[in-house]
Amino acid sequence: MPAELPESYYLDNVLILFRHIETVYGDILDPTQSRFLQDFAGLPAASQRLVIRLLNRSGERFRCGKLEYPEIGPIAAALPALEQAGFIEIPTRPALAEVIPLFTRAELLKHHPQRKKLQSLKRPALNDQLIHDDDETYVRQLFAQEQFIRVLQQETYQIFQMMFFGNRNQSMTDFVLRDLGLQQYEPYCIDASSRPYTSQQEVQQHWQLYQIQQQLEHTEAADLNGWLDLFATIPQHLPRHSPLFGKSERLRLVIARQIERIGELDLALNLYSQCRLPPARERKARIYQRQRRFSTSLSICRDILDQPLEESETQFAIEFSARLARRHNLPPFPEHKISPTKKPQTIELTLPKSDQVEQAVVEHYQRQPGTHACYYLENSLFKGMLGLLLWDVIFAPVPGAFYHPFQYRPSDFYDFDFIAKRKSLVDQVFAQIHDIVDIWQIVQVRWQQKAGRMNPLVNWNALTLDIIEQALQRIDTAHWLVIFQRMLRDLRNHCSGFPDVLQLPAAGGYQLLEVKGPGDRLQKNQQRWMQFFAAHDIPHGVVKVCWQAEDGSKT
DNA sequence: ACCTCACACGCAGCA
DNA sequence: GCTAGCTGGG
DNA sequence: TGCTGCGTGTGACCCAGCTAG
Ligand SMILES: [Mn+2]
Ligand SMILES: [Mn+2]
Repeated sequence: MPAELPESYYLDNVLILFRHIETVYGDILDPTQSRFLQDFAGLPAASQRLVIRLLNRSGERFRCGKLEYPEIGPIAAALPALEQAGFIEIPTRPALAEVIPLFTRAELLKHHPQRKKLQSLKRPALNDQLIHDDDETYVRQLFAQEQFIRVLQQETYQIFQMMFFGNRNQSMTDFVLRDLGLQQYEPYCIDASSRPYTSQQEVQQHWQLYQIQQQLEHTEAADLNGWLDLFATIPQHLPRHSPLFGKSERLRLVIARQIERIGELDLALNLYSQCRLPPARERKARIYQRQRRFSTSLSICRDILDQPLEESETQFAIEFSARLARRHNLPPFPEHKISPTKKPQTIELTLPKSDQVEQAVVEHYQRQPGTHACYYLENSLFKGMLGLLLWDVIFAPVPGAFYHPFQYRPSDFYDFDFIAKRKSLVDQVFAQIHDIVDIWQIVQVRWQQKAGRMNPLVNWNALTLDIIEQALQRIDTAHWLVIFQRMLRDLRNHCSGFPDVLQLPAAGGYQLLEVKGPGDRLQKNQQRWMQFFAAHDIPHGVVKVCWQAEDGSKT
């Protein structure tokens, strides 16, 4: 039941955002930014509204006659102040290429002398043709009665939003979604002094990283120099644990990977050496193998095993080095002579074809008299339970964690030291938990208090209190706790890969089952959970599904 | 939804 | 006329 | 042949209206 918004909603929101920028960033605004805010404040209301309407849209050029906003009234009256203050430009004769796309096909063809001939062209070709022709009398006729405007300051407006949100993925829409009640945020405390950027340089660097990210998408796969040029523009020497560093590393890895695909292996090795984060070392080991430099490849694996950054790195180094040694008759690492990967127990089911293989398996078990209940939960169960238990830890007012009201998680949630920073709070929660009833007490209350509010671990649509209650009745306290501990060791990498299905046999107990359709296999993170379950006597297995042959036809 | 990210699927390359 | 895809809007 | 890696597709608020084809 969405709430109604006041007519002035978009201006209200922008004023909140601008005010926030002024208070939080007063010391680091550049002249363009300061002037924007100052000039905007001096505009009449209708002009403020219009320019925000325009800035919130995607293009920069508009036909005035096509603009209609009842809350603004006559557009023409709002324009002079905007032109005066440098928020719009009113070109006397706009470039054809810029404005032809603003017309519909019908409008373009209506008065064209050769409309019959142009009729067959597709829209992009029609644009090109008309721009190329640049027919004086046609254009004059087309532009008669038309006034064009170009909105300026788009970039500054976008930068303000980035400065407010700390990213470019959120926007003014987030205000609306919240106010409509479509998104509920936890009302955490925002430390008045905390902000995502501490200098104009950081702002510019983050902006630049987004620009590079965009350019990556427009770079031809085989354009070696294009990729290398972009790599060279990525800011270096960013602080090791800043968000900007992470983004810069990801861009470097993407480019290095592309160079690898192109086949410039030595170049790729060089680029990977400039990356600190996984999977840089894994990629290097693979490249050395391709180059048949087996001992170098093995020594990279050695490095990884000595100082792994993630469990996935360790898993890679163990399996890859063992394979390499076996295939090429080299001495394996002594500590990994015996392959530690035990395969989980697998059962096969032949089921009638359905859309979703997981759903088919759930329905199969639900039909079995030996099954009490069966749910397709994947990551939602354990993530959700942990998120509910640690609610107050996640939203604790740690300095710098929250800087605007639209965060569904603290800014440092995936940092390696997230838990360490909140250790005493985490310990307090787990100190209260001795058995299932303790978990139920906390979770059940939390569910009532917080239902629907966003939390990085809780997917409200996938769970019900009833499912949670049943899961708690079946899964041992020790199992819950040991799974939570593993998740907390690495929130980024250990909160996925859970088995698809929770099956509750009528006889008691439970099973975590990963469903595999034909041609699907356990992923790496799923394997790691299975190994972990085996080590901790947590009942688990794989269900391999074959589709039943359809009656009559089909293979 | 912040640093998109889960997951399944299907093809190709390799001992 | 119909519809898929996009944009704008709350 | 079986194993493995790699690349890709598909979700992500929801609706109305316009446009191209
Ligand atoms: Mn799954
Ligand atoms: Mn599965």
